[in-house]
Amino acid sequence: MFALIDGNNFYASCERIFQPELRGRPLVVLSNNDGCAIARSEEAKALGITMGHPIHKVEPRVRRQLAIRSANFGLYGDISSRIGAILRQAVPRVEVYSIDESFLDLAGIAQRKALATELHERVQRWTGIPNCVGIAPTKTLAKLANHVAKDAARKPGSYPADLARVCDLAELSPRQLDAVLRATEVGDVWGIGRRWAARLQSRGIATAADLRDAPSEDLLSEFGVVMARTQRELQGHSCLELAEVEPDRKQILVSRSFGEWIGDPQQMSEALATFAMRATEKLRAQGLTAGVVGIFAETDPFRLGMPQHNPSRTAQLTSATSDSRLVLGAVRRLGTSLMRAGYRYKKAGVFLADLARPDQLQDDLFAPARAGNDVLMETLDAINRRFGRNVAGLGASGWQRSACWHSRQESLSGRFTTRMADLPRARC
DNA sequence: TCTGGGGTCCTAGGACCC
DNA sequence: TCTGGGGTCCTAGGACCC
Repeated sequence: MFALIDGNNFYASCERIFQPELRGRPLVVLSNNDGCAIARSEEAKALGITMGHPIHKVEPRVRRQLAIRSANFGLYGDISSRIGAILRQAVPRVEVYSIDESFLDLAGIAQRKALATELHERVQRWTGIPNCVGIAPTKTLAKLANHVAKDAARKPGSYPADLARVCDLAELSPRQLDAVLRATEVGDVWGIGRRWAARLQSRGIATAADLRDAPSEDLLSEFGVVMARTQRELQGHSCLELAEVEPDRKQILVSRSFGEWIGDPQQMSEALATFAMRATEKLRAQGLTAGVVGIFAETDPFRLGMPQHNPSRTAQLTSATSDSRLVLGAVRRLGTSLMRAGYRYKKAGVFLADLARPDQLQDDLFAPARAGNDVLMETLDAINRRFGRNVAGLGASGWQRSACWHSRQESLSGRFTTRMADLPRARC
């Protein structure tokens, strides 16, 4: 038996913890570079702000009513880890699935609804994050149950009241479960995206119940094993296990849109160097090495009148490494002649691939399996952990705060829980 | 003026191996 | 006249997730 606990409007709710003036107001959190809405409070949803909506396309009349914040992932990540700690304290097996969702294994727990209700309240009380819990025999159904719990809480009357906030599908009679699945659009099922939803609908499969009851062989042959598995999960046969241990990353990507277009190779070089530094930091935090380094740049796809150019370069390293200096060297070599004269670029990124644990690397006849200075890198990371990110870096990277290619973040809130200077003050 | 930033898995087809 | 059967690896593209 699985439970899925999920923070409501997570980023918006995080912003409200330490900024009570945002409570009850239509609030929107923007993506990096202050581009699109990536979280909305209920009040903002009611104003018609949709997920991913470019904020500059919102009517000025509506926009004036909105409270806006730039994404503050440091804050959200910290709140998320606190919720993870609360959950792990209460149940033995937890899978942190994303920044705002965790699956719990409730197998063998007798009073599971009571436990789920207690956790629901505890997370709200201890972190300030409103949340919902869905319980069911499979992960896909637990996701669906979570959806029901949210809808039932948001629109009283749409579902029986005892499904609001904490919804246990396993408690329902077959007829009640059927009614829930018939009320769920097929596109709202976990694993069914926009494309598949359209293709399913054109075959007359419009609801979760339709998908559950569709002929399995047809689904398998027309959509493949992923769809077949989703159907099995809807039927109550668990195919997806709890993944307590996070598998190693296969790729690490650091990319950003720039606040301004960049035409100057020097600035591009600084931006790429900064992304390379961040990527190798992530690499070391995971305890991995990289065998392949890549870079890319993109012009502004929304400026159709401007000449477009989306170059990319990849290099295989002779020895795998997690040393920022070696990765940076590769990025600099790749970066020369990346840009075309006269073009202006809006976005760039660095990626690392062929990731491996150092002890899994194989020596090559002509080169050591691994290169770099671990002690130096550990020292660098330790300094930055202690004194703040980018306190120490390599001279070649443009890690100064003022660089013109930085993302726009005009409405950034404080790092209330991760930075001493930003600690909220209580007055009496 | 302004349009995010990460990831994963599956499949089909081609090249190649014995 | 006749032309196997079984694999692996890689890549590109398409789908999905938050």
